[in-house]
Amino acid sequence: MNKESVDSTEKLILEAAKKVFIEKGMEGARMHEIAEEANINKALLHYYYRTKEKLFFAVFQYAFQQFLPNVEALFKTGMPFDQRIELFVHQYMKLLLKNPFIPLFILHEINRNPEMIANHIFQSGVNPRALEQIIHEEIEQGNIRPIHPRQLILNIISLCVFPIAAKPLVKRIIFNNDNIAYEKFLDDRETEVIQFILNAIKIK
Amino acid sequence: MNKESVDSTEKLILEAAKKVFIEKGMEGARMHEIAEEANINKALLHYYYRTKEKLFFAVFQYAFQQFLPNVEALFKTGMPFDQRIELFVHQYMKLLLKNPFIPLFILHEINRNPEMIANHIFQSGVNPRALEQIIHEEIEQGNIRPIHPRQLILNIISLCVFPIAAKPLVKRIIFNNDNIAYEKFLDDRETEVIQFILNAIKIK
DNA sequence: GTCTATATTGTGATAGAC
DNA sequence: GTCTATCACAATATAGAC
Repeated sequence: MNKESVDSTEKLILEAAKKVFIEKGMEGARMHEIAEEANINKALLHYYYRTKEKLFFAVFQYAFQQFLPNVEALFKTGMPFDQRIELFVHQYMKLLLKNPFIPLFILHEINRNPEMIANHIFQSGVNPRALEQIIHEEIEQGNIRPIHPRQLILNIISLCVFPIAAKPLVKRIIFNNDNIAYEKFLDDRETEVIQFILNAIKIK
Repeated sequence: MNKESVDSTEKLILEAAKKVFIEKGMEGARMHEIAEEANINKALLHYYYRTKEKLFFAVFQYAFQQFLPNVEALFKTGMPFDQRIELFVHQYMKLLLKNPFIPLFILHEINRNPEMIANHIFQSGVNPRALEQIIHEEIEQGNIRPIHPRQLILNIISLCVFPIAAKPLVKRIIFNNDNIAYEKFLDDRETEVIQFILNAIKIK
């Protein structure tokens, strides 16, 4: 009863398209490369998806969901704020590390085609307003230092996303392409980021 | 004696190429668009730069210098560590705000062509090792909390660069495309980022 | 140095046999 | 549904007149 009709040609194409588009972007990707990746004929791409644009859109839809943080952790009531932050950073960094090309892909395409965002945001379930409210309340109750909620949200996202998006640059400049040191760095980073954020907002 | 031969065709082409390449990337840019932007003929692009690749490389060289933070301020001795951080964030965010497309441009191209980095790093004057040493000493002297220097460096860069790179996304998701609120946010951000970092590393 | 015209190649897309 | 062959056009690049 596995719902994912694993070997269907359509699925095969989508998987190949994900790989190529996410790595090279809309303009950088070639239809023939996607066909090769899927081990099928070029014409089949058009049979199933008609145009490059439509195939790209299917990939974008998938990638965007992967990129948007799952904020569920932040709404778990009965949990201290510290732990909610911790859980969020943990979950989001795990997700990003599994899909390291996605952040850059999303940022690049959104820059190219800003209208594409709006269509996706609304169904995404992300609700910045509710998040801001939670942070606002924590400040009111004197649990954390005063900070503009939007700034805090963006700080957290920045600390999680940027190092992944800039991976090759960071690896080269800071680690001189030393893979072992770099992997160790990423392993440590989750804990370090959590500590950094908590230190920044904690009273006392 | 203005050294920049302001109206020379070569310079004109380079300026137009900067604008188009930095906004659209190597694959997204079109030679005819650059020619149009410079108000000259397409053939002239090749006369001066032979290939698209070579013209692109000239632009990349320029952009990379803009993207690399000027760390000079951090080495100004006799200044407390706090103020050095403050000065750096101030200078870097001002630079980024003046060139908002550059971060994404660099990240995208580096991902596409990692070898390009090495050629530029060495002449860039950036010296992560020296930076790490400074941070290490501050920790030794008990001036700031213990943190791995590389993590701190990347945290600072992340907080400065990511919001610029993700501008359209941030503006849409967090600010619902409210331009006034977004501009206000960016104005405030420099101070907020400095406070956030200092709170995170300060003892007590 | 600058232009027009053209060559050349790459790429998305379609026609039509099986 | 899948393939081969081919079209149509866009984009880089060059030739050659002025």
